[in-house]
Amino acid sequence: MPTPSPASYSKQFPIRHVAQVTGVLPVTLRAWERRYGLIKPERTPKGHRLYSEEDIQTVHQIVRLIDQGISVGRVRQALSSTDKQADTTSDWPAFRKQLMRLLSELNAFQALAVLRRAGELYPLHALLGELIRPVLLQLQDSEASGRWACRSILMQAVHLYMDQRSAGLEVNTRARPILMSRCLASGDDLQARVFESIAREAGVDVRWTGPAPSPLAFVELLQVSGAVGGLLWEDAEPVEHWEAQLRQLKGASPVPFAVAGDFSLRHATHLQSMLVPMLAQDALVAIQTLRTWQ
Amino acid sequence: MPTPSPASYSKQFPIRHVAQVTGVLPVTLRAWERRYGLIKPERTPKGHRLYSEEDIQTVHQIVRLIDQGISVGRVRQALSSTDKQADTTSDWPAFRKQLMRLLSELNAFQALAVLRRAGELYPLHALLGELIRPVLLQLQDSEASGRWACRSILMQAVHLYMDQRSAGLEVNTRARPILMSRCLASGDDLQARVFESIAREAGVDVRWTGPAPSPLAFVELLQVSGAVGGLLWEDAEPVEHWEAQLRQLKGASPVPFAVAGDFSLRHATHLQSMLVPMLAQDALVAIQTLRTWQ
DNA sequence: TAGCGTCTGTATAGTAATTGTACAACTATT
DNA sequence: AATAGTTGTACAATTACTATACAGACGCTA
Repeated sequence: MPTPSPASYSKQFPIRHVAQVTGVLPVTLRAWERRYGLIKPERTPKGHRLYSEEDIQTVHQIVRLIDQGISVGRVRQALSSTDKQADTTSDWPAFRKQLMRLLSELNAFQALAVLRRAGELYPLHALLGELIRPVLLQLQDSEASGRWACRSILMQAVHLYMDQRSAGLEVNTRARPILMSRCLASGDDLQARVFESIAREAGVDVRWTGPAPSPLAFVELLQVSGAVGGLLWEDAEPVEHWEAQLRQLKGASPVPFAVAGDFSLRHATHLQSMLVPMLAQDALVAIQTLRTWQ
Repeated sequence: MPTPSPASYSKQFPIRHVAQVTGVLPVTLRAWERRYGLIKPERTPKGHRLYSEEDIQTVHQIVRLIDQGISVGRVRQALSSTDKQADTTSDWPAFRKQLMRLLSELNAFQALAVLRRAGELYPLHALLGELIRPVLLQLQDSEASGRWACRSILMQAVHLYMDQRSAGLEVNTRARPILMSRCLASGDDLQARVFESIAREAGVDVRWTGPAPSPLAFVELLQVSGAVGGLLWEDAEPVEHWEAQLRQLKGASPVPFAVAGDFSLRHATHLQSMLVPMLAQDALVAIQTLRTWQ
């Protein structure tokens, strides 16, 4: 049964807001309510709908189930089965705290459970922005002796979660995927892999190739594999000569390519002056660009 | 026998989704049902088919049998005896060849399927010795331009497979696990992670912490986390001063520890003369040693 | 080797269910 | 007054259903 946090009583939202947040049009929200009775928001005295935060989470769940291939009419049953597990906390600060604790205990499996719980309620890009990235930052600031291990455990858990999510996905093995890699030696693949998952769930066939030994090696791979595009995701600080390498890549790439990740955000102006294409910070917007390549 | 998650019983999918996932056209699915009665999905009140996740698994099996040359009409018997009967492609050379091909196509998901098929027939340590390690070696020798990507895809697939295997496992969150790490900067975690899985399946609570910044950091973590033992798994070539580092570790470790991996095999005599404990090459024997720590 | 039946995937046709959205008419909110 | 929300009906695009038909592949016989 729902155990609303105090905040969820105080905050109620009109249908417009729910539509904005979830991407489901108001018409459709009303239709779902009328036809399937999935969400029954409160009403103002005059009959206007007032959605609670829980209602919004439910809508997110519904969207996710539909993405998994379940038809709206059948969502009800699927929804009731996930309800049982929703007995624990459900807001981001609580998730973050819980996750941090489990990481410090080096408990990858329980950490995975937290990710899964959060992932049932919110979309993947929210998970990245509200849970994974903040906890990563918190770990960077932390002075605890084992924070390298915590970070590693988090990465394990995230990979586990991504893999399990994409396992239930409709796999249309397109012949010509978009390849994604990174060239800087330091840094990790975590955010890149999450982006890969988001893209796959959005129907864009992005494949992570692992770290490339050099930009040139990546270009070679683009040619050999017949990909429709290349994406360099860099989070680390750049090394020397990175401009020259990128210029080389820009000249040699047989297909459209772009740069993304924290690195590209930090050096946005510089990259732009080099006329190197960059992806937007927002995952969903970035995916729109990738879609044009396919 | 791994059972599906509780939620899966209530998830029901329309025929379109099944077609997408399995690659079998809806027409054909209906024909199979009508002619051979292989799968009998539920129906909505209005007659639309509702496939369970088990049904989808069955379709996958059928596709596999057809790929192996069994005609649809004969699939029925083959399905019932699928557990006892060995696969037609059940020899290691065939697995290796198939895996290499899929890796060169950067197809992590199909590569995962090969691992799963091999894993149904043979124990995990055989997979490591007969499939994963040989293919890794083959990739090292290969001169193909994209072999770094193949290697990375293989690692993805192996991790995916390990994760799925351990997902079906009983999670006994022992309070005092054995921590496993590596300190050499180069090298990868693949074999270490496979060993971790083998150990977990054997009931020993080994946890991979990710690469440690230094042996000392690992010792610190051993103390803080209250582990019962430490294991350094190194596959890469050693760097300078590694003897000094190991000696330091040996002096500072509050709990039993040992070294394992290709590195330890190459430098066995040297390590023995330093009185640094080493794990046997054979995974099952090594696990016997770990068991005494707990 | 030609001929014949069978197996099996797909094509077609006509009907029905599902589901997102559009519109009209009215009411609330700002 | 302008914007946004409500209900109910309606429409169009998918998607799915049944049933029949057909073509290529395969094996068997003469």
